[in-house]
Amino acid sequence: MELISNMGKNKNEKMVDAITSMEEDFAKWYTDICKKAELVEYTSVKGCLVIRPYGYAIWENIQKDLDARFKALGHENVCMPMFIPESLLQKEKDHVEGFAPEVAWVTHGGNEKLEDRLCVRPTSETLFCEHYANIVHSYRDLPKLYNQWVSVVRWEKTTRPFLRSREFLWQEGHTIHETPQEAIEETRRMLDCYADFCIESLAMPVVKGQKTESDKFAGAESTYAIEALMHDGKALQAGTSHYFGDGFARAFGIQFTNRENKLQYPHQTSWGVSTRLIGGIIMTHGDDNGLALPPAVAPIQVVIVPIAFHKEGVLEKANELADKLKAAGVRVKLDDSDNSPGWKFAEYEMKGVPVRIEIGPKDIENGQCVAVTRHNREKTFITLDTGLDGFVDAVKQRLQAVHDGLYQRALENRTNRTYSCKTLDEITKALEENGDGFVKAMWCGDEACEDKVKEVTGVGSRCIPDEQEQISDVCVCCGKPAKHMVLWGKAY
RNA sequence: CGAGGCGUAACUCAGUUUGGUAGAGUGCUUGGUUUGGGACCAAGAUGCCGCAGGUUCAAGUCCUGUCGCCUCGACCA
Repeated sequence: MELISNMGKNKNEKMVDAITSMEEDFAKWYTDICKKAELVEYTSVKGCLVIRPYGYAIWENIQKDLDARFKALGHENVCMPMFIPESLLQKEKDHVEGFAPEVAWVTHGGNEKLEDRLCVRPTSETLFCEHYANIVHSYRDLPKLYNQWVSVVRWEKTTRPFLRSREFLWQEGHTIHETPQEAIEETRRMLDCYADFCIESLAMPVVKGQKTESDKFAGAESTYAIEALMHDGKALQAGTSHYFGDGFARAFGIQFTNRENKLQYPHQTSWGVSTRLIGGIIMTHGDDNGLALPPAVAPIQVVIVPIAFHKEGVLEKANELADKLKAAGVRVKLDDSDNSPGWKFAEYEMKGVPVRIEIGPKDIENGQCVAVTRHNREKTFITLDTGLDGFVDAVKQRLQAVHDGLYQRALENRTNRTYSCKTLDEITKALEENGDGFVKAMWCGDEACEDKVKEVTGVGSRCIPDEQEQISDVCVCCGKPAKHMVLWGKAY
């Protein structure tokens, strides 16, 4: 690849002015991107946003990709109702305690007050359990590997686009198994599925691990999560997978006749990711020019900008290139609006389009076009003299380069912002000197120490990573023998 | 939910101190000239001054309430 030039960051003031810079105000930078890249629009209900076509297209691509992965693992899609009667929600004690503070209630049907008020689902364990109690009778009915793509409602006090909204889109998988081993395997399998998806499709590095007791899902025996580090050094839980043991089955009276002709409680799991992933993409890959989308989920993978297109068959050539890419399965847009080229460059950078192709009279004369990759704004030529199949290959190569570049940059950020610490003072110092990030430190397993670490240093436990390191032999807090290395961080 | 800040055109904001005809830039529409990093000229359109009460001859401006947004805490996918 021949390198032409690398645009300087401050070459054009207007462009820099378009959004608040990350350094100046990260939170504002984030909401600027959500609005200016036309991902969302606010409505009159707090925490309930319009996901606009460009934002929704990202979600559709996430959905399509994940859904295929789920189905390859044998899952089936279903759809549960959106209402849960209060009596049903209350069957599992921990579960209701965990969710009660943030559920929305339907109290009236028309003008009549409801005897048993209805909760708008904050998650659907109870509905799946009620259903499983009806349809599971024999070990021959197991396992059931169900998933649903729906929205849920949680009445959050503080809301932010994608990261925390009162209604959000997600998928929730709910499976039910004959044995604990099978259910535990399922829990881990889905965590791996999420991690693979984040890395392969979102170019987002994640840490797999287990949540501590205090951070478990309400009603779960154990909770696993993938944790990602955002550009500002804060942690984002990108997905979770729970093992329920037979706790829900006992609470909801789900029993089956096992192979020994005895009644037995089945073992369950649930797992989910949400539109929060879009927030993760923004804060992992975005920069001061706007959004930067991983090619796998970008609604537009390649934008073609014709230059001086009223001249000499420029538009014809641009159309030819677009058709060729389209035929090769690339999501491509040709922008022949009469905005200036500079305007288009800035616009599609704001929208995070991975690759831009420029084609003008000069290029046609030289039998080439210009390609620019979003993550580094590198300009290179692609020759058109050797046929358009070569052009398609060269574009695909650049899409791959964007994916790899985004992943490497995110990984570097995480590496630079991960600190190994042996004492509370070391944690405080590391955060002060280098900014927020992940802290690796040993823990004795005592909840009091977990609380104290957060109180003293500000970072909470994110997870107990699968990949353990022996930072020291003793707990970072109390000095007693350590049980685990914990990943700590400030959470979104 | 606690503390602080802000709501005026599609966007960014001035005007609020000291009540007296609703403003600017950008964007938008139309026509023309342009086009390799947010083009230029001309002519237009756009306002329940967040919402609801109150004080006043008169409220964007003063008072009360309420809703929304942002920041920092507590809680959370």
